[in-house]
Amino acid sequence: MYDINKRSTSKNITIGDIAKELNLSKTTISRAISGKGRVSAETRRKVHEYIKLHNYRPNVIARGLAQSKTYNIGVILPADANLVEIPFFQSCLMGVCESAAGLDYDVVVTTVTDDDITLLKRLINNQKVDGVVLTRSMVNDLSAKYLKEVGIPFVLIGSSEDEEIIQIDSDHTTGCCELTNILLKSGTERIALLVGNQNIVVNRSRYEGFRKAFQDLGQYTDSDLVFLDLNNIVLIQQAVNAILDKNVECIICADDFICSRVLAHLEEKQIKVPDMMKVASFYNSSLLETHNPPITAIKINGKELGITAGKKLIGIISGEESSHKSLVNYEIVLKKSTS
Amino acid sequence: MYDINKRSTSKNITIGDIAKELNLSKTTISRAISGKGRVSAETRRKVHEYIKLHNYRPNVIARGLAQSKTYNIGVILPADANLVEIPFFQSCLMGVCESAAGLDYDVVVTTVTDDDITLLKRLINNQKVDGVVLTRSMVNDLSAKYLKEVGIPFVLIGSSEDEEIIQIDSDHTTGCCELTNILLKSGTERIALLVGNQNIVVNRSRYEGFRKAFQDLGQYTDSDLVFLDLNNIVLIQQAVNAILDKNVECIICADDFICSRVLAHLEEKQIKVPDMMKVASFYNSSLLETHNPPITAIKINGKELGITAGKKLIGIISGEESSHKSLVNYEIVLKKSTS
DNA sequence: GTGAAAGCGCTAACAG
DNA sequence: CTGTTAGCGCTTTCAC
Repeated sequence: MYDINKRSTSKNITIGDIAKELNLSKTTISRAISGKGRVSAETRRKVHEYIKLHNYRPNVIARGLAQSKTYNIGVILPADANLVEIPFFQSCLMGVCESAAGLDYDVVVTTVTDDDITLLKRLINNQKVDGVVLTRSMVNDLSAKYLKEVGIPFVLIGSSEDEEIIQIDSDHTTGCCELTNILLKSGTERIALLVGNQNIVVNRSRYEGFRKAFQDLGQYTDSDLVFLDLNNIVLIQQAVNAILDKNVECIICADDFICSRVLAHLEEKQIKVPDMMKVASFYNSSLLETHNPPITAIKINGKELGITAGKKLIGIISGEESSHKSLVNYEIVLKKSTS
Repeated sequence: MYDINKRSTSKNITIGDIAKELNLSKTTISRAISGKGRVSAETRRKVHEYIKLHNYRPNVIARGLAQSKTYNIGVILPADANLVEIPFFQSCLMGVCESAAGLDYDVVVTTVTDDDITLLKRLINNQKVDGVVLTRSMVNDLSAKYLKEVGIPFVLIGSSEDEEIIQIDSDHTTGCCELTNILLKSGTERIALLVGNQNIVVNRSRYEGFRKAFQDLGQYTDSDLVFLDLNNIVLIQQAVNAILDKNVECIICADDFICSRVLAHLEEKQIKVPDMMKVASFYNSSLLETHNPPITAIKINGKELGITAGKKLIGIISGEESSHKSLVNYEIVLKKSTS
């Protein structure tokens, strides 16, 4: 006998409905579902059967309100024009989504710039997330500072000197050191380095790795061959031009964006890679895969970083302890551009 | 006189707290905040003053529960490997984020593949969003079908034959037609077309535009010069090889991914662009901006599409009527690769 | 104009 | 093992 009067218009079924149908209390249903507390095997079976049959899905919002949780985590992407082009952040995002979905969390995204974190504040103020993944580390990071202040759990994909911050990163310094080292040992001596914004921590790390490679061999870096803060195309081109006068054998670019511009400029100047100039990059994205010849680069696994970050953050939210730093492997891929 | 005992640990202030402080009822506070219902100007002033002073932020979750709304919208990204590389989806996402934030909504992202929409179902079942933006249209689209079934508001960035679906798109057919037309009229007669997966609606539209350009001039497309379903690099290379035997003057690629592979392959074969072969693409992303010579392409504004989609969707959620199709302008950018 | 009370759907003491 | 009773913070009738 059906109760025709009730919600033929499929209003969502609730825990209360189940309780009524099964002649139990809401509490018992809740317990049977969550697994917390003792419920007889028989009751549990009945409840689960009913749930499956009627395709019941608990209302996450209501659960959230009762527990002061949202079961959402935020992913903060840099909104800077340049960076939208770099697929790295998209990979991170995909990674976080993947681990979050597995743990029954959802991912809310928003953007910040290096000097405007309004949207992050909005997200936090609206209490839409239980924690946050930062995908870029600035030397003086407003986002991290803010999140520490308000005391929201967060993890950083990247590195920071602040040991209180949970960090997930690949070891860019060592990576760059290794790559530079390989080049030096293979007889390439005059190597130039082109790096972007020095307010971005990872750019500093790369520079550091570069220097370290020389140090390890008891040499010094020629400061004439290091170009920092290359924030736009013009600066990159100027750097390349400067390099061409200096008998340089190889250009190392600190990211794919710089590298692609360098390659375009070299081609314009009819400088053949690798015959007249070797080129390597500190990333490895589709931007360069296309290229002919293929470009030697350090392969950073954005997705894996995202997965790890997501897992860690949700762990922390759930009250687990966490080491302050996790490393994700990188890979040095030697290609024709440096051979 | 402070109530020391209470929440020195800054538990979030609620509407009830304000009511108590101001000797009013929760109802009145609620009304003063939402603007719904009558409240004396004086009361409203006092409430707003208090809010500003104590930096009160309403709990969106609680409001949501009371209104059966989440103030979240979902953005569904394709998880296919190939496509992660295409910045288009990232731009869309950024666009949606921008318009959503402006309307006090947040954006939850998740992914689907063409034959697996589990994660979309999860998102809907968990009642985490009030509506959804689809960023890609398949010929037989599981996501759209599912969303129609469950009756959740959604919009599609892309096109569909189903007129019940709200669509936001650029007119790819006309765009491709125009581009092809320009080439034909400039004396380039033997043009080849390389297109990807024909289950993706936009690829069909492009193909159609290509054909239409010939028709408009009373010509036919040479079916020997049309290559469909180029889903991997090997197929693309085979297509290019086939083309090289056929006295072709220009290759049009239906997207930047295909185009970048074509360029790489041509370079390998020492075929100079544009001297020995002209090349054009139906997109314009960073993948090609780098290239030398610069590549003629149709510029699709992913961000604008995202912004429009977000606005539309939130409009619909708020009960507004909506036209079933909105167009966002594209732009044909002629560069050296076809000159 | 303002307020009391019920309720959104679920969880969490506290009893038995 | 199960039920009762309060909430979570806000909106929404329905009165006054």
